[in-house]
Amino acid sequence: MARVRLQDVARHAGVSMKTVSNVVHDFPHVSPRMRERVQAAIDELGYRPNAMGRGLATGRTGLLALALADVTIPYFAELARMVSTHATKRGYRLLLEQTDSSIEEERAIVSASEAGLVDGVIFQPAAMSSLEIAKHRSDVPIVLLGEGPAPLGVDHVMIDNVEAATTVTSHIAALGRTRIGFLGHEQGRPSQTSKVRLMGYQRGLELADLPVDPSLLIASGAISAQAAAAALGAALDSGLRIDGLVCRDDLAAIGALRALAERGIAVPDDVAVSGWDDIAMASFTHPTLTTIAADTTALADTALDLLEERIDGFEGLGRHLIVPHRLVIRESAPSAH
Amino acid sequence: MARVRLQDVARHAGVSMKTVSNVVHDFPHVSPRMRERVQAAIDELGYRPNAMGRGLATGRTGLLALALADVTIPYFAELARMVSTHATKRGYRLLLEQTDSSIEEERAIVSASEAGLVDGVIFQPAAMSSLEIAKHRSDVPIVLLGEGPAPLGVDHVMIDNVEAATTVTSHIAALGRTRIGFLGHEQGRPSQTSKVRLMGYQRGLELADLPVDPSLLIASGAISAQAAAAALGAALDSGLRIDGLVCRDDLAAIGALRALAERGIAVPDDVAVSGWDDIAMASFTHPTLTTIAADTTALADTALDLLEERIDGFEGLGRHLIVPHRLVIRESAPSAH
DNA sequence: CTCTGTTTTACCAGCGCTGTAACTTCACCG
DNA sequence: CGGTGAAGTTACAGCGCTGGTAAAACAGAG
Repeated sequence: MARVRLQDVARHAGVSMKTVSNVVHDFPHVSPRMRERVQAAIDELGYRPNAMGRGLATGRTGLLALALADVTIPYFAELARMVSTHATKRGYRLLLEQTDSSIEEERAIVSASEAGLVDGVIFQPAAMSSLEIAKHRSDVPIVLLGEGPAPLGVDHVMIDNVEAATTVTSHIAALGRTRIGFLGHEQGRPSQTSKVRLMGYQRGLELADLPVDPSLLIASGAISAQAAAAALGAALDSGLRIDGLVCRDDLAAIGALRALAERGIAVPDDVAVSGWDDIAMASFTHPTLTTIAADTTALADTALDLLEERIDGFEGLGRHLIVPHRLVIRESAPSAH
Repeated sequence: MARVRLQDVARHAGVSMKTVSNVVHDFPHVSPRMRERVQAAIDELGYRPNAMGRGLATGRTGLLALALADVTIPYFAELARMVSTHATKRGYRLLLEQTDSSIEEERAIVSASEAGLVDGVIFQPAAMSSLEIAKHRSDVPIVLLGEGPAPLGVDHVMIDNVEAATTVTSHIAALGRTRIGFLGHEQGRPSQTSKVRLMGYQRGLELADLPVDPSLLIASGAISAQAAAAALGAALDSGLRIDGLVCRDDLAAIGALRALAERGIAVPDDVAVSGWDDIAMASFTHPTLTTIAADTTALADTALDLLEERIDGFEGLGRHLIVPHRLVIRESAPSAH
């Protein structure tokens, strides 16, 4: 089955290439009769426009890259789904790039070694500082997702992490808990995400007149239930006493539930636990998870809005947008009364 | 920052475009002095090769499409991660296409309306019959994943689902369970995946001299823990009695654990439960899940092997390959003695 | 039946890159 | 010291498509 070119269709229909192109793109000023004739030729020959050719000619590919750490992290999977769905709706297709939070991979994303492949990039950085992002960035339109303070020149969409963390910490404090831990930030240099959530946690404690005790901060080796369970387990076994626990994310919370259950500690009676992200599984843990839910639909949609404007030539300063979030109250940290 | 073209670099270095191209691609027969001079020009101008131009000229894009139902289904996320990682290792980048198991979307995948964008497609069909796939297929190299009998002309990689289902069913039967249910196949027309797993389930029952009782088959409205929990819950509430449960996938199993726990039914003492896929969460349910683990590394790698051969021009009949799987025994259905 | 104004179609020049083939240069050998 | 082949470099013709613009066709008015 030989490749059919626009040329072939044009010859077969006895018209010019441009006319065929016009028919393919539903351009105006094509008489119905002509359209019909050309369409017949297209169908007969099984013509499929070649994306590369079009891409070269128009300077656009209809491709967007989504760069994130790891799709198997449920929140990122849900984000990918959202972005993919919305991108498709807007006529774009999605290239998936996983960085594994490695700084080299992230640099590669930002300073795209190949031009012209994607029209734009949506990037959730984990390792790179905003300063470095600003420095390395190429001329491909880019929108940043996540919690870090984005560089001034770059668009950025996020939820208000500090406020959300404050809310959830206050919620647990309202249950009368006084020794509220934080679980799941990275060992060593915490990511920006962890930092802002820790800030909100601290603020929540202060609002409740609770002391901020560094010994209640439990770092985790990785973003996984396993690592979080191990970290919390070790802390508990070496004497940590808590009655509330704010987790960096739902995976950490799930790990926490496991570690607590294994030690016969009741949730929420002995320890109230909260997660973050409201992944699908959060409704199916035992007990179910109280968590922060970002409006990922708004997140994806907003990011695409900004990106499309950039693609369409907008050159202004970076826009920094906040999308809504809400506290989802479930069994692991129920309402106060 | 104006776009820098190969032409510009060539002029700047005082050489021909082709020489620059040779340097960019590390072609032999370029003198070190020349290489150095050209490289200097490249760095100085900040040249980035244009993927579209190259694509048009070579007929390749270095892009692969991965088409699956939904990345938020953990197994698919893990598959996507594997395929992405291995594809990257081979110099390809991955386009993510979600079909939501819709037959229209799947048709669109198979009969690619645009040519030249991707060099090949890895496709896990959920709705299309193999016959239809064979009929619709375009001339883009394609490799099928999953359980259905693939069309003869198309490459296909899978695990032996029937055997795996037999194994897990036998495992539960070996615990002395006699009323072993199956949970999680689609209502109405079951997918090919469900069909083959049901076949193995049935065969496992027969091997254990257990009757095959259609009332033990519990269909689910969707592939989610939620739907599975609802389905099993309803069945239990209307009198279903089981002491073993083979689930179509880990999500269904997780839903089952929830439904059983809510009714005070102990796992594995009252009901032994098995999942399928060994998603990360399977180690963190309560109790942890006995499950079937496909060798996804082998799956991804094999699929890419086949696809690359097709891309490189292989035209033979479809190869149908089996990759290993194993039974992972955890708390929800422990070993027999 | 001619002229003007509008709709419809055709032509041309690239978009940025690479493959082929031809050309130049150079080292080496008889 | 010319001849020979290998190494290094260049010129050129597209890959398939679209945008701008020129040309043709057509309709309506005089």
